[in-house]
Amino acid sequence: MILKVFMTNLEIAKLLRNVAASYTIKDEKKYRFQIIAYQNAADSIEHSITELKDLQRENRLNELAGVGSTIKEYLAELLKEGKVNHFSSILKGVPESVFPLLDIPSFGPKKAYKLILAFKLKNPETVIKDIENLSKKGKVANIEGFGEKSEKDILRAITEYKIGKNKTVRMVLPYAIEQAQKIIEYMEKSKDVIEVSTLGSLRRMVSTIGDIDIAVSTNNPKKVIEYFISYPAKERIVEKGGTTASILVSGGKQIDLMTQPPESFGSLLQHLTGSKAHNVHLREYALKKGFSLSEYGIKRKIENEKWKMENYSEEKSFYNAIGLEWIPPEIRENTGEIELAVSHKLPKLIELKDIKGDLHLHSNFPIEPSHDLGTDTFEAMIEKARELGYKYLGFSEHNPSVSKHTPFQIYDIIAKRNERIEQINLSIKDIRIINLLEVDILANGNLALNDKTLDKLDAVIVSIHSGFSMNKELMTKRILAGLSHPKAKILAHPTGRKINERKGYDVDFNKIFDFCKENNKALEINSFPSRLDLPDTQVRQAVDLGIKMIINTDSHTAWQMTNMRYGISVARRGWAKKDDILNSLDYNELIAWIQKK
DNA sequence: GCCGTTTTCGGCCCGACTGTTTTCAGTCG
Repeated sequence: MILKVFMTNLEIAKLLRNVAASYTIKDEKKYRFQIIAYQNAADSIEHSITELKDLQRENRLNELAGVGSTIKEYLAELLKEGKVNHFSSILKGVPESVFPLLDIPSFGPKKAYKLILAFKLKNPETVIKDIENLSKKGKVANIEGFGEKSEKDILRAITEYKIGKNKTVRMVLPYAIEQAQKIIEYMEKSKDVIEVSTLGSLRRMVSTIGDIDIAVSTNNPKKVIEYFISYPAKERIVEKGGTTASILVSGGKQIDLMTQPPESFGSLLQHLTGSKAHNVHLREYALKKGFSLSEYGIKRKIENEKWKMENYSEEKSFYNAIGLEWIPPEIRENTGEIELAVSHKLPKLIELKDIKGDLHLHSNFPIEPSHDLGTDTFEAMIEKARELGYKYLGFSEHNPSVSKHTPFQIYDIIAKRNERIEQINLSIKDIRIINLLEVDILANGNLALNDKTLDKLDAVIVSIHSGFSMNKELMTKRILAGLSHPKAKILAHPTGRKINERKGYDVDFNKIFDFCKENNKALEINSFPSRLDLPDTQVRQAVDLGIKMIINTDSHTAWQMTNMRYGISVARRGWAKKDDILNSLDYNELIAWIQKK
């Protein structure tokens, strides 16, 4: 039997990029649109949260946005046969040694091919090393189209690539926000800076960030750029022009700065916030209406093939000028928002101020838990809740360790905790405490506590904390079994992913969604920076299916309760409205939901 | 190769910056 090794999404995306690169090398003009199509397909597959082989098996390849029928057929062939004849014929004639170079920033197909050809480099295994050596010997500078400077740039690019400086470990959102805040505060100290904003994926609040993009409103871009490139944490200047500049800061992260005068600041924000797909779609739509969009403003087609430019200081008036309502940055991903903005039917997304409580909190109550205990008292967390303007809280420490206690001991601990919570509810009026617990779903699908103990609680949050590698069918059964307990109302961090650490467990979410919908169960949007789970794309599915969600912080200390805003951004990216989110309800409404069978 | 609010055919976003050039090619977002 032949063991079939399936390609991962990243490998497939790389293959498609190689196809695009081959087209570029062979005849960029002739294949211009094929190149775009293959690059779009590669992007789409890279961003897919499901492995292609799973999509294929489940007959869901059509869910890949931006991949058309032709490439989809090739992908099906690839997954079935392990190769695609059409791809092979495109790749034929382009030396394999070109492709490794494309992973190095500043190397594109043309440059790589030129060097390969000039030095007759055939070996893809050694090509990077070969070019490095040739650059060191000064041979590259002699090639037509290259010079001493570009030779130096090549050497540096290879060096940085080799030490993994630009290895794309993306920043988790809160880390990126922290970095951005520092540079924003620095920029605001310049008297030439009128206004500063984030741009790009950071402004869209994507859960992981590559580069930090910053917009500055100024009448003196030259001075602002000089000021920017003297940022104390700067390691080196990547580029510097009349209106934009880029620097690398410690940790190898790149910060890009774009400037416009205040009268065009809205245009700048608009031009550089959307995802590539959003931008392309919007600009194409506008073009058909006779508008050309850029960071300078809107060019309007007037008579005799002439254009008239209008600036926009506000982003809202920019959108309005082409007949759209303003689109919140979080949903500028080209997933239907442009069409709805045209018809002025965008949903009103949930906001931080809509949140009235947080139901996933770990205090330091000595519950002798199976997992980590919180570090702050009930009182400290209540005080924090007051600060945040909340009306209720749910304490939900992990259940007492099952292996270290008898069921009777566990009952006893819970009884003591109940007393404390009852006392608190008697002593304070402004905030109501809901008596919850985060209970493990054991490998067999049972909850970690018996019914007698569970009866002492208002409800429980259930979650997986062991046996992550279970197969899909078993894991799905396990979760549904746990959720089916009448006291189980919320599934915490439903996919179990940890950003940059581990993928989620293998679960059939269609079944989870159906079950929640039919049985009045809620899915958590966990705001913890490394979780952000449910992920935004699945929030969108849940919203479309009418499943209720709750945004919790999973705080283990009081200050972490401010992480709520990250959960909000995930919910907004998933198009969640106030009535999709349970902790926007008043206390009585929420209790009614909890008690509803 | 993709795609549909004037289209199933005929279009396809917009600009910055660098280095090697004297007007542009290549890369990037």
